[in-house]
Amino acid sequence: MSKAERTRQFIIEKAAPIINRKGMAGASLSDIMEATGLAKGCIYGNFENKDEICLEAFNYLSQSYVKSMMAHLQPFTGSKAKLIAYLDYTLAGKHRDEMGGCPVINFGAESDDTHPAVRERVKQVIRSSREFITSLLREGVESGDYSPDLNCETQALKIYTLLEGAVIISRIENNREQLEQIVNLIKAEIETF
Amino acid sequence: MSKAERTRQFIIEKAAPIINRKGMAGASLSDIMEATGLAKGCIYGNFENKDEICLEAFNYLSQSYVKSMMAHLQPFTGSKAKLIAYLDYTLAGKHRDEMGGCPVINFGAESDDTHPAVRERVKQVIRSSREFITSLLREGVESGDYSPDLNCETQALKIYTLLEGAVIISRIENNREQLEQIVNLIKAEIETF
DNA sequence: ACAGGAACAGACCAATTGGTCTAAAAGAAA
DNA sequence: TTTCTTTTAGACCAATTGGTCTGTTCCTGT
Repeated sequence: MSKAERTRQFIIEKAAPIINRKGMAGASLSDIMEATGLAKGCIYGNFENKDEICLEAFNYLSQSYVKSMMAHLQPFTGSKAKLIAYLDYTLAGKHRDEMGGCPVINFGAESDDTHPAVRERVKQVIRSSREFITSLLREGVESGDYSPDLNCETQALKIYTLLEGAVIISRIENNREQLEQIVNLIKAEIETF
Repeated sequence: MSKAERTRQFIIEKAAPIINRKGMAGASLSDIMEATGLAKGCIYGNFENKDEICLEAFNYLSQSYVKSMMAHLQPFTGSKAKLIAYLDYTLAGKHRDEMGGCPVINFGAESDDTHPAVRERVKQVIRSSREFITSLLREGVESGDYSPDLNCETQALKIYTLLEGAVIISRIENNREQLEQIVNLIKAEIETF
């Protein structure tokens, strides 16, 4: 890893939570300079423009989320246990709290009319999240945990939708209760699969 | 309605869709001047500052949404028919499309860390939406449409969460299909109530 | 019709924005 | 250690930002 690569990564990691919190338009270069302690010339030596930093910030946030989620899921065996662990990790929201909220929601809501490249990446992240849940359900069907009639894609969409919806509501209400209730509902529903 | 009041309202109505699309930080005063055709002095003669315009824009968006929703629901009789009509109106998303997306999501995602007054209003709108669905369910229980055991608050939260979640996903994916699927799931679930 | 007040236009302002450029500093290769 | 390239600092830039202020225009009540 060259010096430049390390600096680039450093900037992304420092900038990401700020951009996630303040938004792409709301976070200024001064904010990023302050957070990194670097001068403007250095930042522009490593990025084309602010938009590129925003895009990379979203990539970093989503990738690091997946990484920490996978690390959390790793000890659990069996697709059903993994799915429950997935729900519990979402409920705990440690990564989210550290990073200033769910990046899919924050970047998704802002990018849809203004930043097509970011929007495209958000889309991909939603897709792969849904696919991951789908694959967990499918495994569960194979292993006999769930009925063979289970419509895995549809139920995965439902679970993901409930989680995203509950995450926004809980964040705006500044109250974990709603997310807790929804996670409990999902858990109960899984038992009927 | 005085001249000033009319102008104030005019500014709000023209600015709201822009702020909803570009975000509070992303929409500039020049944008608002262009959309209204008014000069800066006029705008600042009617508002304290940009933040006030943003707050009023959210109020306008949410109130006009409620109004058009109620107008749509009016012809239907019976709480169950009204609930289905509520879902269908959400699915159609006419108001949302005209205004540049769901204001609860757009303003909610942006305000949570930066605009406490807006956030508070978004919170209230979420509350009253949930309460409205709850009351429809409760009416349905009274009239015998649903089982007396139905947990109206919880199911209302679930329905609202699914709708908000599906609205974001469909908007980012730029595809009505996900929202359609979710609305169908909700409709099917109502039948089991 | 007119007087007085409300509403508006737009010049003006300081501060900040994203972005460039050059010279100095730091790293890497020899 | 010296050379040469890469990386960084920060002065600089034009454009734009949110916001103020004054003079003009437009209403409205008499």
